[in-house]
Amino acid sequence: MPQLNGGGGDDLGANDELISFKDEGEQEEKISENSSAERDLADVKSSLVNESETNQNSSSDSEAERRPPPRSESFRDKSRESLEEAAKRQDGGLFKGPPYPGYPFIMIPDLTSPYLPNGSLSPTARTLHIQSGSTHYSAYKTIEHQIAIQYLQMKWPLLDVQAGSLQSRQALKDARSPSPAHIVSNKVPVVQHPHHVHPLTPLITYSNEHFTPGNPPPHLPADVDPKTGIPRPPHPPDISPYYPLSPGTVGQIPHPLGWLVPQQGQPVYPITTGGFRHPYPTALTVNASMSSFLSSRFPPHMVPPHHTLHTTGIPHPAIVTPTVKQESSQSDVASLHSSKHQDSKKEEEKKKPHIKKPLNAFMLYMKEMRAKVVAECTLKESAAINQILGRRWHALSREEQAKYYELARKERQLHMQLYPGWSARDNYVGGYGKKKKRKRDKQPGETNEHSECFLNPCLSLPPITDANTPKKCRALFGLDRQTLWCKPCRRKKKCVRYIQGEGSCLSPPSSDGSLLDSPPSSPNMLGSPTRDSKPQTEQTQPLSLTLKPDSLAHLTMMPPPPPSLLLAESAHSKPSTLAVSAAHCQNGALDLPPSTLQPSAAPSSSLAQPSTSSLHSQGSLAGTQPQPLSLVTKSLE
DNA sequence: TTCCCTTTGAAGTGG
DNA sequence: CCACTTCAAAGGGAA
Repeated sequence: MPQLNGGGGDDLGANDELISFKDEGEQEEKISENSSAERDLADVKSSLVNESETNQNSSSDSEAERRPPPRSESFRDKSRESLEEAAKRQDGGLFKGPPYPGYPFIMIPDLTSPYLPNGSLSPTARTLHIQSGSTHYSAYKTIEHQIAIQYLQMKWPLLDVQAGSLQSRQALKDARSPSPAHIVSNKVPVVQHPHHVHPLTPLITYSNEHFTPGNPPPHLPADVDPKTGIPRPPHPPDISPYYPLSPGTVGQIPHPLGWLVPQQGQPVYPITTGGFRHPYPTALTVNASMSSFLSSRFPPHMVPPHHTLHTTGIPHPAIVTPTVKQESSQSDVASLHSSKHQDSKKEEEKKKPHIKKPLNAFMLYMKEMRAKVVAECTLKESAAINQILGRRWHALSREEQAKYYELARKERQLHMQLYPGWSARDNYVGGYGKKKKRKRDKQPGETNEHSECFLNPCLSLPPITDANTPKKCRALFGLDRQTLWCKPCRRKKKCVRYIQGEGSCLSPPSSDGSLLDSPPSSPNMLGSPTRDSKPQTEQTQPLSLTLKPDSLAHLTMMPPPPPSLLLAESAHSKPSTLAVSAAHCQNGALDLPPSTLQPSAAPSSSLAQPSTSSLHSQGSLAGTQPQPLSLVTKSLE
């Protein structure tokens, strides 16, 4: 079984990341900046890698088995320093201010709402976080915590880890697990409630969409702060989302990425007790934190009996019963009974839980940002949302993306360790006859990845267009113009137009002027708006920039879009799907790359401006300069 | 009920 | 090695 290669931990995804960044870099206009940025990124990564490797190396089996004593200060400090540096680089010094008092672990800048739905973080929510954070943080004690801090800091520069760590040490001395209920079987005091949201979840976006500040989910009743009456998050920020707990804390900790957070009262990834073909590697030689994490996240069937994940109610997200999202609609047990007449193969298949692929960087990003986009626009259709997200993704700075790449890398790493024998092939039905999903009829050129046929304020990102990637009718005309679609498209079949003309779809659009054959210069275009102005400052807190409140400020500072971006189509405005949605989009500038936003400006504006007011302002703003922003076009050569 | 759509990225498959 | 395919999430919509 794939073993954790001690030093190879970092190579998980390293390549792809590099490649990815390289690709991004190709879009950059300034090579020097690229190299610089890449260097920075490399530094960040290397520091992470070092951290990771160090963790793995340093955490011997023995150490992992017994609750690992706090790592040596030297290492911790050293690592932290590097991480801090990296964090500084990432945040551009935006959050150099003193940490929030009383909230040692997480600093939630006022403008960080990107992590919250609607981009707003109510004072209440903030309070909640802080309280929860401090409360739980007191329990922070083990090496995992240190690692967590380091990692979190790296991942989320917004987190004031440093201050937190310092305070945490103090806190550790005088504070322990807040309540017996929070204490888990292990030596490590784990403060968490199975149904609570990880305090970090608001920051770690994945669950943000389900986290409603000020409005604690109904399903989170139990753990309430006696003083405030505010429900406590399930588990302390101290626990690294990635390297959570000790072996005894099985299933107690919500996934850092929101994995384990029961969202909307329902576990995202229901688990099953079905057998998993890969027994839990009890002797898995992973670093302490990782081993802890493993046990904490491991599904019941993969951990010792007494560790019942169900007791906690927190399943591992990656494990899904056939019931969920699988063809099989029955639980493992049920499936066993029902499938008696089926061949052993199928039985076996059903028997084992479906372990999902780890999310890649973009998926993580999507999870985080989807709610926001949905909130910003009235769009509900995921396809449209995803298009927006795709653009936003491209508009992200490398630093921003790096965070997600790193998260994804960690995800893969964890996934690999959790499911040593798992392979993407397990879920892959393409080549082996098992047809789970119909093979997509997509043709090579059909992947209109960066298609830009929409004029959507929400899509006001620089076009990542590819003239050579024609779009299907759906993409070209949008849902509201289905009459223009070819029949197959209307039936959600293969686009005839596209097939016939190999991009023939282009013609119709052009007729209405919506078509933009953009110069493949997209890379430049992409880079220019976002990165031209200021590679560094702009990217400081991109996520926060997309907040509605900031949109105005953001817009005002937005440099004029490159001519190429300017669209002719706006005039015609044949609303495509997205375009239509754009109409509903409250904030046309939402998708603007954070590039131009001044770090200092963001926080104040975001806080000061009620989200509601933003609507009007946005509307007026839209009148002022919405078009260029919203337009993604291709210039006809 | 199931699949499609749509995005990017990771990983598997097959030539 | 390269091209292609599948699958991750998401949820509305269509078949």
